[in-house]
Amino acid sequence: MTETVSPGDSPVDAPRLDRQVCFAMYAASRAATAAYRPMLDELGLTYPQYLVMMVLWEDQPRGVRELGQELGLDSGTLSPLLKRLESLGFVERRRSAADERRVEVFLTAAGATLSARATGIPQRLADAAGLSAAELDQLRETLGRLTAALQSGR
Amino acid sequence: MTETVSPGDSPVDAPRLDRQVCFAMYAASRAATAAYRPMLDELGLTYPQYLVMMVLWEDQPRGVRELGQELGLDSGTLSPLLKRLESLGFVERRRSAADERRVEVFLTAAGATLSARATGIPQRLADAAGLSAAELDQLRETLGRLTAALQSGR
DNA sequence: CGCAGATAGGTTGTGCACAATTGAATTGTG
DNA sequence: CACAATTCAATTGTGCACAACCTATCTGCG
Repeated sequence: MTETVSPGDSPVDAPRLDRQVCFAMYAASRAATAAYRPMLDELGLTYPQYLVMMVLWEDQPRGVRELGQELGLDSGTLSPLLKRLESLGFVERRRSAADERRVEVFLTAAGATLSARATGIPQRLADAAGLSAAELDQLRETLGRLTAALQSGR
Repeated sequence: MTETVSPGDSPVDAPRLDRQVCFAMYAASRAATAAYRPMLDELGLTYPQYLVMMVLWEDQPRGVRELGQELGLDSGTLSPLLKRLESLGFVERRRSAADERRVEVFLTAAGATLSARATGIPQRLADAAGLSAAELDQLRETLGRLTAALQSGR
């Protein structure tokens, strides 16, 4: 008895990779992260760490839960990530005195300074994207609706 | 000396999360994977495993390197993933006799059968996406150009 | 007050991603 | 033929994601 299937046969109705929006998003997202990498390396950050720093640059301190809501990440991802950011010297975590369950994440001076060095990154990436500003805008808007629709169905 | 920065200050030029296409892709990609999860759970596959199976459903056997080119993944990701697919009984890996460096990945009968059960998945996801077919088409096309542009600049 | 349920954050375990390295097999070139 | 360069897959190490579970703290209600 042959274990495997004879080569070359392609089931007619099998899902095809090249038609799938989801694979396009998966591939594009990884390509974008890869394009960020050399720039973020200079700052000593990974892409998810950069996202957390962006949230903090906008307003701080923030609780772990708040960060998670902004980014769609849970404590299982954020707790170790924040520890790494702390050991890098970019943030400090402190238990809230008012609510001992909360951990507030503060920027250090080094973490705040980093925002200046990050200023040009989005523009450099937009340039590498090869799309017009209008296309990027529309892409962002469409992806936002898509994300919302996918999340609502749960 | 205070370690942290006084709360509330927001550097003017810091990159802002809500304007970034890259975050929109990152979030949408994770949302799509999450939307797939309950359907793929029924098949016993993760999303990357499903991608590999789709490539094999189209044509098999395939070398590890070919799979990697289709999906943009390297052997560091694929080798353990393929071992898991093998221990699940969906594929079989064999050293090529003609070129002992190559490992060819074959579908087993169970792996081939799985494609029938996966038939409806893309449509179910498209329905959950809340976008028109035209919008999904355009999104896929735009993401394809974006991925190509980001990869070319390396 | 007392305590059930909710909430916040952390831990564990699995499975990607990806850089860097390794080792075996093959190819190209003299 | 010899052998350096290349190709292929696997391995190692780091860092996400995310489910499942855990503990401590807080809140509301009787």
